[in-house]
Amino acid sequence: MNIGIASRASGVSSKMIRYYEATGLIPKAGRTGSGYRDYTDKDVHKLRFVRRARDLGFSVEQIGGLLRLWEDRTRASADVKRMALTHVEVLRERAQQLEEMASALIHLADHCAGDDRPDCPIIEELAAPGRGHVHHNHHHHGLDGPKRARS
Amino acid sequence: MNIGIASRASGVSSKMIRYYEATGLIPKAGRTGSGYRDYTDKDVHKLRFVRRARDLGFSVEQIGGLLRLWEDRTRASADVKRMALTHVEVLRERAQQLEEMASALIHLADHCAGDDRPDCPIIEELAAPGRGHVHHNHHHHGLDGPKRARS
DNA sequence: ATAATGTTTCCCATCATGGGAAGGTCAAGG
DNA sequence: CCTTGACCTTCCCATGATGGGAAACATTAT
Repeated sequence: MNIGIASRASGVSSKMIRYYEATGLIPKAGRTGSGYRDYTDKDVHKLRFVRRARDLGFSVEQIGGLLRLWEDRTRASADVKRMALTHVEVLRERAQQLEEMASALIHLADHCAGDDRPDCPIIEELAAPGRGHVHHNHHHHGLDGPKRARS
Repeated sequence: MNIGIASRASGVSSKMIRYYEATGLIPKAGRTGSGYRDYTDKDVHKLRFVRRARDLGFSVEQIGGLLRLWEDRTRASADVKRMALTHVEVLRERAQQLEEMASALIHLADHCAGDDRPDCPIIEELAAPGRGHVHHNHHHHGLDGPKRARS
């Protein structure tokens, strides 16, 4: 089966299939006499596995771990569960950071008239926090270091 | 004021200050006779503005817009508010996507014994969705195209 | 004078993904 | 048999925000 068919069957773009192969996530595909990559149903199955894990927010590196677990028939289900739950925590943390940003912005926007006058507490707060018109009881949650959250 | 001082005063790394200058987000800094960048308190003020907007999850490109709004004394506060609220929606969408991934994973993990036996519904579901031991009432929310959500 | 610290520019790496070029292959239809 | 079009190959480049590090120069402190 050519890469295009495997791509459509798995939902992984041809580009990404080649990338996964190049980075060692999946083994090198077989080749036809003329050099085309040749995929089996089993390969497609694995690609779909990768695809779904990506949809669940796992990094390619993590998926490498998941594939190893998948193929290791002797691993304990606890190993998989631990990995899943650790990832859940990371996802929830990132979601919460985004929510906090959204709340902070909503809070600012609540105090902005949103009319055609120029006075805007949102901008004022960005320019000089704590000196503007916005009452804020919320505290800043540790985004202060040079290393900052990826939005 | 040298770049290091401006960096510590604004919370923006020297690297990023140069990057913001190179990409045109902030104007080119003045230079001393020997070629060192030279910053004023006003420059630091602007850098802090950028820093806080980044903390609120705005992209550098969006911050360009915010800076223009900041410096335009005639703009309507509605313009700022609209931008803020649009961004809030994007943030909330991303947060929700992460939450959905987390829920899906939790759902799988709930059905995994997490002991030393190898049977694991999490892996099984990744390998062959809908054919495993997991009852799922949840539906898939349109992450099916080749273009996928950034985790 | 020398050592230490700061700054400059330049190149490279990240992570997952896509775009596009230049060239080879294959199948269908003339 | 030959053309056409769809497909495949590899290679390079770009994204966005950030950091690492080298080589060279400047400033400051000992």
